[in-house]
Amino acid sequence: MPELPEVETVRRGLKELMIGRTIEGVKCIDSPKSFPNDTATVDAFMIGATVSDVRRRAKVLLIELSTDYTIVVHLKMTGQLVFRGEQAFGAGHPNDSLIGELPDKSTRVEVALTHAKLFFNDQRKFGWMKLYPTLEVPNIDFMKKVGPEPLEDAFTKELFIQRIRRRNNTTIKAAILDQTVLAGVGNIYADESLWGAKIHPASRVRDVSDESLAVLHHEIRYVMNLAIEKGGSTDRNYVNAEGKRGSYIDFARVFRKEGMPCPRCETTVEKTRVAGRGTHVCPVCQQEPVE
DNA sequence: CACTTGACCTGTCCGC
DNA sequence: TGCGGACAGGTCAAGT
Repeated sequence: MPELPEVETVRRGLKELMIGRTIEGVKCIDSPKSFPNDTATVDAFMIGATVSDVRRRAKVLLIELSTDYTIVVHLKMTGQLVFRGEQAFGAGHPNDSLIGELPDKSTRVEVALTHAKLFFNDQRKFGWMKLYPTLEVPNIDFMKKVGPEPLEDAFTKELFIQRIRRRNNTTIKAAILDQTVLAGVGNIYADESLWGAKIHPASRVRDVSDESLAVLHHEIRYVMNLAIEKGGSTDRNYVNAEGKRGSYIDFARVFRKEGMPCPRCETTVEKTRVAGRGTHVCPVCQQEPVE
């Protein structure tokens, strides 16, 4: 569900809403899966702590605390972090939020803050949040192996080509979904950027020229920046920190557009399956590889 | 080692 | 209306 632009949107919202607030209590409804820490650790390093920063690496959120502990959150497919407090909503009521009264049946963790609450909701329970010493965060397995941030200046097209060539034998879609090649691309932005670069998702990486990969590098950054500007994509579950929708999906060119005309050539967009994922292509703009 | 597939969960939608 | 099966935006373990 949430890819880099969605997680970044949540990060910006949470940073605005949570910084400086003190954690007063934690209620875990789905322990240990959604929040595996023991009570002693939570009591010692979370209760009474103040939120000092909210950061992001790849699709992971990092809520940094004054105790030098960090709440690490992965939303996976259906996770949501929804803030309710006097700042965002009059008297703490949901108003224009897509989410109704909280907690609800998908609520896994409830964090009480000064005059506010943060709800970790997750319908499918794939997501998790976990407390780590801040210094240990870089040593988490995922953090050690995850690839470069695509929106940073250091992510040059040369670096992208060099890293993606390590996956020369697989399909280009599987390669850009691989978080060790680059961070943050998921199913939506994979399809959108491959359409932008006119590359068929089932093409083998080895059959894609460096010139095409350079275009793809540009498209990945373009699509992700645009999606952040639009507040992410709300297709089913995703909402931002205030429980509101993102609008990138209204600007999507192929994702969830099967049966609609390709915005470039008017050919009907098709849905297939590549790398085990639902995949949207324009059969004319994106020529199917000949095997 | 590189690559693919299934598992983790719950909910929804579609066809019979 | 009920029921079974496929599918849903991510990642990891286990399989080939």
